[in-house]
Order: sequence, then structure tokens, then C-alpha cells
Amino acid sequence: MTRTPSTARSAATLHDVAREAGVSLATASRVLNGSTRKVAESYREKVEAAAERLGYTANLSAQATARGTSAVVALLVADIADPYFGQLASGVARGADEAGLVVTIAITERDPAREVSLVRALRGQRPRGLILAASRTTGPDAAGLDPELEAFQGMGGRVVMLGPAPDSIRSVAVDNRGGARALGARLRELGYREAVIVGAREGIQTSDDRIAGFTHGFTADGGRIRCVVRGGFTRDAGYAATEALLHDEVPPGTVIFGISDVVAIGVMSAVRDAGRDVGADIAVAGFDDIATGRDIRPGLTTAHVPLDELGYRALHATVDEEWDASQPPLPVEVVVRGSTPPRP
Amino acid sequence: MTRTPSTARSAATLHDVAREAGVSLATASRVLNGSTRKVAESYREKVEAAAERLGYTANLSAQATARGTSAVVALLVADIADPYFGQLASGVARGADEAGLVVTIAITERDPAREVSLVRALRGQRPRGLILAASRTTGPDAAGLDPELEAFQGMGGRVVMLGPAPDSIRSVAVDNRGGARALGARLRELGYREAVIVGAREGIQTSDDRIAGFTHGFTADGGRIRCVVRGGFTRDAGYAATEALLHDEVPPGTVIFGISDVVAIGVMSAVRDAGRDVGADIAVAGFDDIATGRDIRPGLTTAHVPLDELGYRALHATVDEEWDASQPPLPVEVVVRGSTPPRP
DNA sequence: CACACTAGGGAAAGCGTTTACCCCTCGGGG
DNA sequence: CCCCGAGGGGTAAACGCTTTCCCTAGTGTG
Repeated sequence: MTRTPSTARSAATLHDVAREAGVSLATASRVLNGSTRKVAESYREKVEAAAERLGYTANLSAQATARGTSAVVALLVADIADPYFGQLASGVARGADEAGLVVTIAITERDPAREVSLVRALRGQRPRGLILAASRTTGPDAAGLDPELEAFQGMGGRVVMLGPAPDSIRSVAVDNRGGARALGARLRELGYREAVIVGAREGIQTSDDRIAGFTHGFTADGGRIRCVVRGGFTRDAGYAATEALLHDEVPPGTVIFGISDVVAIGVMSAVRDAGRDVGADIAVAGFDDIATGRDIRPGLTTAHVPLDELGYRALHATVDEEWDASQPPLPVEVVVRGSTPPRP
Repeated sequence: MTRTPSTARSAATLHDVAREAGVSLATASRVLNGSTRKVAESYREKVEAAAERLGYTANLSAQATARGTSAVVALLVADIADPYFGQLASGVARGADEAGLVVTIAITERDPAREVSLVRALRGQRPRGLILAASRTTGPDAAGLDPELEAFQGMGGRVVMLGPAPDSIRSVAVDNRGGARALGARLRELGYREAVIVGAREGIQTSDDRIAGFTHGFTADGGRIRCVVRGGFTRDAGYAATEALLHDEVPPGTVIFGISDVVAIGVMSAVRDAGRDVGADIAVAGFDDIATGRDIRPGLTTAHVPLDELGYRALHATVDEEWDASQPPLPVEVVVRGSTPPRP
């Protein structure tokens, strides 16, 4: 007369388990969902057997309302189809899994207004934490976000941002500036004298930092930044910006620095479609070191960001009680590949 | 004396709103969270003003327990860093957003046992639906899964699988077989006479279908399948399989069909690293048409699967009440690029 | 002017858990 | 032999919402 789980009209409740085991609700709860109190072995066995028989799984929503705290972490990304965010999410998911948490995901589509309204909506879930991976902007757009984040934290959730953040907010940082500086310096060493930067809109932290760092590193030793053009963080933005660029004279031997690998890949395609050669003619470098960069030809020179690790740390920043705010940013390493051959 | 949301010690409850507005809990609930009953305009305004003032957002967990149904859909993928799943997830997220649903994501890491235990854990969330995008396998591994899925459905959730599914489970299918057949036929037309297939383990539906379809299409008109080697759905599997392959003689003019673009990209890299040329020497084709395939050189010949649309449909399959089970599979279109130049 | 409705607010009973509290029992020290 | 304390089971009150049901007041009809 064992009801198999599949027969159940709807999910077995703790009540059912308690009845089946012939114990009280409290005892059943104590056995099944971690409690400080001990339960006699004989009772424990009865309850566990009953739970097994009924295919019981605790209702997380009910648990959350009762406990007043949920086991979910929300992840906000610009675009989950973008490999950058994909790898990041991968690290977040890994950490969450280890910590027994559920991750919910929301997509901003790179729209600051949407980001604000998503944070608001996400609040309804009363998540333990919120990881903001969509790019941080400074300036007017960011305005609506701060109060929303405050509200979120006021509610007991923890916000973690990637990149620099106000003091009230934990953040896990990447050494964008330093990495970009090293990349710029390295390209100089390889013999490049002129660079063009394809960046994102001014005011986007990550982009600004990388541009500043690269400029520093590249010009320190006599390199020259021919110009900085603005697009966005997408492949198409990189393509379009480069297309426009190539209308003007871009001398052979110039290196184009795409603010991210995704952008750089767009740059490469545009260069090729314009009938120029990537590498010997026009060199291209990116930033992030997404998996694709290793498989394209020529390989993409870039600065390696440990994306998975970044996500993993972000997850821990949201759930760990203690947190060393002064942690150094994740180091970034230059990886030279075929897209920037040494210039004689 | 307006308490700004940020001051709130913890989130405002419906109770707070009702008190602040001077109405009953019931009225506040009716105003704020859709109900069939009407509320007088004067009350409505008071409640809305109070909610605004307190920065109220309904507690989704509490709502879920009270209503007995949650607003979440769970998505199970093998690896979210894989662009295939990324694009898929993108479509799912878009649909969920439109429908006002939250999507939670879990990663199987391609481990069938893990998949089973995740489904079980996910049950705790009492999601409205579960989208299984991790590859369906037939055979012993699948054993543990079915009862879990039954249990899930018995609980009132709806399971949707990508690819063929038992009758009790909704599925959204892709015409893997037809697409692969067309691809095979097209390669024959281009002049290829010999093909090697790099597939996944036997028993994985998607892989089996694509292999069968390709074989059919390629051999119908005299083409010959030199061999089928088995790896997995990853770039590294493609690379490794090809590396091994190339130890044996693989004559120039052979086309290697990677079971997915990700695999094919691994194949390409291996071919190159073996000092052979992709295209004129050894041709490569894939399946899925992930974004990367357009940007690598030579461009990857493949069969276009509308991944985003697939995810979108899957989402709808889980939430829409009615569902046409006899819907034709999503069509797949062959896209020829430089990795398979015509052979004279 | 009585009567039957109807509209719409409020009280209260859930939803599935957790947990503070009560109380019984058993063991040991005086 | 009594008393005290601890161990541990059960009862019931939360948690934040929804929804049923009750009740009053207002409307329209004959």
C-alpha cells in the first residue's frame, strides 16, 4: 500500500509525513530540515522512512516564509548569450550549488531603466543576495539604481557588484586598469606605435578603466593613441565602429584594441570584411580571454580575466558572513596570440 | 514623516501597508495583487499611496505558499558557459520575462546522476515548470530520471524536454535528423565523397539523430562515411577525437562533421594544430549555428538551429495551458561557409 | 414602502514550515 | 525516597499572503 510519489495528486507535505510516521509535525520538521534539537533514533528512523515512502521534499517557499530567509541568490546580467556573462554565470552557479543555494537569473538587455525595474521586481523574491554583473555606469543613468539597491539592502539582502562600488556595497573587482596597462605596454614591446581603441560609452566604468589603463601603458613608452571610438560591449558594436574607422585611413601596423574580446571579435570580422588582413596588416587585441579567442585564427591577443573565478567569488561575497573588503582585485594576465604578431 | 524605503529595518509587509492606509488586510491584498474583486476607487488610492510610501513589494515566497503555486520556472542545462545553452537560456529568459516569471537555473555538468538529483532538489521550489535542456539520453542512465520527472509532474509542475520525449511529457523538437540529412546532402553536392563524423556517446538522442540524418543524406548519393568516432558535446572532445583521427591517414578532401558547432570548433583547432589546412585540405562542418561560427575563419558550415526561439518555445510549452503536441519540429537550415569549399 | 439583490469591506481560516514553550519522564544526588 | 534538572516530544503561535464567507449599506423594483 505504498503510494509511490508519482501517484500523489499533489506534493506530500510535512503534515503527511508526520501522520504517516505517527509523530508530531515538530518532530518531523526537526528530523528532516536541520534543527539544533536532537531527536531519538527510533523517531528519526520512522520519519525518514515515511518521507522516503511519500517522496517528500520540503516546500522551499513555505520554508522561506517561515524562516524569514530564502535560499536564493539573484544574478543580473546584461545578456546571458554573451560568453562573458555565460562564463561568469557558470562560476556563480558552481558556488551556489556548493552552498545549497538556488540562483535565479534576470537579463537587463543593457538597458539601465530595465535594470532598475528588475532589481525592484527581484526584491519580491527576498533573495539572500543580488549579484549585479551588468556593467556599472556612472552618471545620470545610475541615479535610479542606487535607491533601489539601498532598499534591497535595507530589506536584509546583500548586493554585490562587479567592479568598483560605493562603500555600502560589497564588490569583487578585476584589475582592469592594471591589466589594460600591461596589455598596452606589451603591445609597445611588440613594436606597435599606433593604436586605436574601440570602447563603450563614456561613463561605463569597466570601459573607462580599460581605456585609461591601456592608454597609460601604451603611451608611456612613446606609443600614440590615434583615437578612441565609442560603441558598446557587443560584437556588432565592434564591427560597426571598425567599419566606420576603416573609411578613414588606418595605416598598416596599427593595433586596434577592443574593450572586450566580444568587441574585438567584431573588430576582426570588420577588418577582414574590409579586405584587410588581421595580424600583419592590422593587429587586434581584446580583453577578458573568453574561450572563443583561443579557437579563432589568428588567435586573439587579450588580457585573461578569470571569469569563472570572478563569478565564484561574487557568489561568496553575497553569502559569506565575513568579507574582507580590502581584498585585492583579481589579477589579469596578458596573453599574446597571433592577432598581434611582433612588428619588426 | 515619510519613511523612505531605505530606512526600513526590514521589508514592509502587506500588513504594514494596510495599517498605513487604514484598511483591512483583505482590501490591501485585493488592490495590490490582482484579484477578481473590485475595490472602490477611494480605497484603491489610499492603498496604492501607502504601498508607494513604504516601498512595498509582495513577498513572492509567501504568495506562493498562500496561492499554492509559484511563479518560477526551472531551467536545467549541461553547462551555461557553452554558447549553445547560453543562447537557449536567452530565449527562455525572454519568454519568462514577458510572462512575469522568474527563471532559476541549474547545471548538470553533463552528469546524469547529478541531473536526477537536481530535478529532485528543484522540486522543492515547486516550480510551475521544468525545462530539461541537458541532453536526453536513452539507455540505463536515463533510468533514474523518469520516476523523478513523474514525481515532478504529479506535484503539479510541467516538464518540458528538448527533443523527443515520452508521451506524458511535452517537448519542443528540432528537426535534427532532417537538418543533418540536408547538410549531408549539401556536402555531397559540394563534391565531398568521404566524411568522418565526430559524435557523442551512443544513446544520446540528439547525437544519434544527427549522425543518422547526416549518414542518410551523405550516402544517399554515393558518399561514404569513413568512420564515426565518439566523444562528447564539448570543444575539447572534438579536439581530442580529431587529434586521434589524424594519426591515421585522413585523406585531403575529407569532410569532418562535428555533431555540434562547439565540437566542430574543437575539430578545426585540432586540424590546424596538426599542421593541416581547414577548408581546402580538410573540410569541417558543424550543427547549431552558434554566433561564433560566423566570426571564425574560415566560417563554419553548419545547420542553423533557432536556439533563441527554441528556448522561447520551451518556456511557453511549460506555462501555456493549451499546447499542440503535434507541432512540427523547428526547421533547421543549412548554412554553407568557408570551412567547406566546393570541391572540383 | 417593503423586499430582494448586489456591491464591496472586513474577519478569519487557511497555505506548509519553523520554533518558542510547555510538560512529561527519567536519572541522579542528597 | 524526594527533588531537581535535563532530554526530548508535542502544541500552538507565528511567517506574509490569499480567499472564503459574512455582513452591512445602498440600489432598484413592484
